[in-house]
Parts: sequence; C-alpha cells; structure tokens
Amino acid sequence: MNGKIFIIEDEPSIIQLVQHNLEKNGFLVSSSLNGNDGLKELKKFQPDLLLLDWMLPDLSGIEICKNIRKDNSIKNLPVIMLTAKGEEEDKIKGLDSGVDDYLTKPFSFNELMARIKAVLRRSNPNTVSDNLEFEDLVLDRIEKRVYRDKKEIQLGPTEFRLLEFFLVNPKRVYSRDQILENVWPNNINVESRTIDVHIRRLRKSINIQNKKELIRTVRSSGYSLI
Amino acid sequence: MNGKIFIIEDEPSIIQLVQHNLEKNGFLVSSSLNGNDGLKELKKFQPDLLLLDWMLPDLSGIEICKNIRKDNSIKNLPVIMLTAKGEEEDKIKGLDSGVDDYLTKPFSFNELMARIKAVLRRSNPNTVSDNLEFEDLVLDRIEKRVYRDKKEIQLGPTEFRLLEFFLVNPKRVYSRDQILENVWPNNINVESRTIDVHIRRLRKSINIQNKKELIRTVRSSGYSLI
DNA sequence: TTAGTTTGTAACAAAAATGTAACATTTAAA
DNA sequence: TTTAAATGTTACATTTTTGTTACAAACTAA
Repeated sequence: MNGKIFIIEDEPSIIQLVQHNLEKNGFLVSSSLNGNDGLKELKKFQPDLLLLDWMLPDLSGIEICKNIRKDNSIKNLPVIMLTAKGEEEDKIKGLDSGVDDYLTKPFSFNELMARIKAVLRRSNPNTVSDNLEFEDLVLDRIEKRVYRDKKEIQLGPTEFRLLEFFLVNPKRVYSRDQILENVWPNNINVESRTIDVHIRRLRKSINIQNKKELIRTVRSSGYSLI
Repeated sequence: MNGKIFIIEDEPSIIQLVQHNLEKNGFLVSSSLNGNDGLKELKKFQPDLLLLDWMLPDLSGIEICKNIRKDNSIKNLPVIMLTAKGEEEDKIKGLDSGVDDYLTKPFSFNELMARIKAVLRRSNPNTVSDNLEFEDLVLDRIEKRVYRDKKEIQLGPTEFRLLEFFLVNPKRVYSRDQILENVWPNNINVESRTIDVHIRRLRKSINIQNKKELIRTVRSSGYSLI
C-alpha cells in the first residue's frame, strides 16, 4: 500500500493516532490543525486522499470541500469527512458537497482503513495494492501467497503473519515483545523463545540459494528485514 | 460481458467511479460532462446504452432524450436516467420521455449494474453474458448450469451458490466467515464446519479425472479457487 | 582469554485444522 | 402421501501447525 494522505483535524490526539497507524500501513501522511493552513499545505503536499474534520476552528469541512472542488489543481481529490456524533449526521450527509465518504467519531482504525481503501480503489486503483513488497520478496494478502524471486514459497500461517508484519516496515527492528503483540492473537501467552523458533522457520522458508539472508538479528533487541 | 456505454453526468467523481467499475466489468466506456458535448460524442461512440444525468448544466436529461429519439441513427438507444433525491422523482418518472429505467442517487454500483444488465438484456441480448468463467469451468447464471471442460456438471443449490461466489474473485482467499455471509441466506446460523463439508461436496462434483484440483485450502484462512 | 548471555537448531509432543463418511432432519418433487 | 434430494451436524482419521525444551554455536564484556 502506498499513497499520500492529508489530514485536517483540530484534535491533536486524533491526528497522532491516525497518522501513526496510516504510516504503519505504508502511507505518507501530513496534516494541519485548521482549515486555512490545511488548504495551503494541501496543495503543496498533493495527497491522494483527504481526511477532513467537519468541525474546525476556522472553516467548516463543507467550506473546505467547496474550495477544493473549485481549485482545478486538486479538484478531484477524494475526501472522507469525519463527523462527531450529534452533529446532525443526516443533515451533513444530505448536503451535496462532493464528499466521497463519511465516518462518525469515534471510529475504529479498521473502519477508517476500510473506507480509505474503498475510496482510493475507485479513484486511483494503483494506489491500493494489497501486496507487500521488499526486494525480491512479494506477499499477496488477497491470495495469501508469498513469492521470492518470482517463485512461490509455502509458508505456515504464523510464518505468513510474521512476514506480513515485518514487511510493513521492512527495515525497522522489532523487539520480541512487539512481535508478540502484533503477530500473535491477543491475550495469548507464549514464551519469547517461541519467536526465535518461528523466525528460524521463516528464515528457512524464504531463503533460497545464492541469495542473501533477509532477516537480520539485532542482538538483544530483536529482528528486522534487511 | 461486453458492450459500449456512454455517460453524460456533470459530477466528475460519479463518472470516475462508475466508469472505473464498468470497465472492470468488461464494458467500453466514454463520457461527457454536459449535454451538448454529450450528444455530439454519443453519435461517434455508438454506445449500446446511455447513462444520463437528469440535471445538467446546459440541457436537461429530458431534452437530451428527446433529441435522441428524433435522431434516426441512435433512435433506439436504451437510456438509464440518474436522478438525485428530491428532484421530484415521481414527476420525472411520470414524464414519458422514452427512458428505459431510472436510478436515484445515491445508488450502489450493484444496483446500477443490475439495471444495466436488465436493460441491455432486452435491447441487445448478445451484449450481456452472465457467465462466470475460470479456466475450463463455466457457470451460467441464467440457465443455472455449470460446465467443466465443456461437459455439464450437476451441482446442488448450495454447491452452485458456493461456486458462483468463488468465481467472482477466483483467486481470492475467503475466510469461512466471509463465505458464510455471502453464500448462506442472511441471519441463518450454521456451524463453520458446515462449510468444510460443502466445500468437500463441491470438490467432489467439479473434479474430473486427470484434471487438477480447483479449490485451494489455505490452512487457518479459508478457501479459494486456483 | 573466560564466563555469561543471547541466539540458532533440531526434535518431540500436544494442539489445531481439515478431510471424510455416516446419519438424521428438513425440504422439495412426484 | 411417498420418495428422493438437499442440508446440517457429528465423529473420527489424518495432516499440519505450534510451543517447548535441550543443547550447540555465536557473541559480548571484562
């Protein structure tokens, strides 16, 4: 997944949360805390999608939207509007401001992600790919397949999830705790050594002759792709 | 599915959305943002069907329609009219402008597709094929028949729906939950193991000697065609 | 260097997922 | 009604996956 997303939202905690998660998913993210700055930075950033809060300190979401539709350089920018409960949702949705989708706060990140994908898929199909790639490694989330050097590799379920996790931020080093949290089902307790064993299994699976090792061990810290 | 569809609609986001999805479904699509241009390009493009917005900046949908009916070269072109909510739907539909069908915005793409198929089926039966195909497997939705390697195969109702579901996105892996949601009638509760059994029955039915297995098991994830 | 820590590896047993057949119940057809 | 077809469920066999352990190897710091 790749693509640029801009956020205009006056609540810093929401920005932080969303931005962090989007980046984890491979998006490039920038943001503004108010409408006027947002409109300016928007044009510089040239995003593929805009997350827009309905209530802002200066301009309303609708006004920003209208501004965007008038501006030829960003006329077709897809917009997902964030509205707080109680903001008379029906009224808002009724207004034809050219918004592509709406999301009512509070929302889960998964919801948001689903909407983003849907919107991007129709506006800019190339932006959304459910393939994760790194060097000659390709992981297809839809078909649940993994290829190295174009040749398919068979992975067990945990190996698959493990690799998927690493591929989101390939070069980042993850501690065993982080890996556990993200790759294993919640609340399940396994020894930290278990990870080592699965790393070993994954290594065995994705290694092919004459090709360099893809998983790096960072002593006393964890593992990463490399 | 094949055939040419022309769109006259002044909202670029709708055009983009509809066009992309129609193309994904095998149609050839062209469009105009206003009525006058639309009428000209229409004649060049020679579509099998026209999607026509009711409210346009210059001509109204009705006027365009009248123009078309007067023009011998495109006299019988089927038209689906798109109307926004609040445009006094009843009044519009009452007018005998020779429109074949109406659709009120906002509409889902599935709705639109269903209407398009219906209209095309009666105007130009050869344009619409409701066959799903994958490798040597053919599923005919109209006649409810399935063929493998040109020879007909008998499937039970659930087997048929199951196969139909897989054939829409053949290589995609679906979880048991997803299969349940899409293949079984809503709100019906069946054990997840039930799916396995039906998969097994489907496999038995569609397998023929010396041919590779068509259903892939992805352990701990689900099933897909392959 | 040496001792202590960390990691790689293989083996094994336990647990989980899946394939298969059989059976009872429901539904549809004749 | 009678008969056949379709369906959901269960039980059991088989395969795959998983966690853990034990030991070897590699690394680090003094």
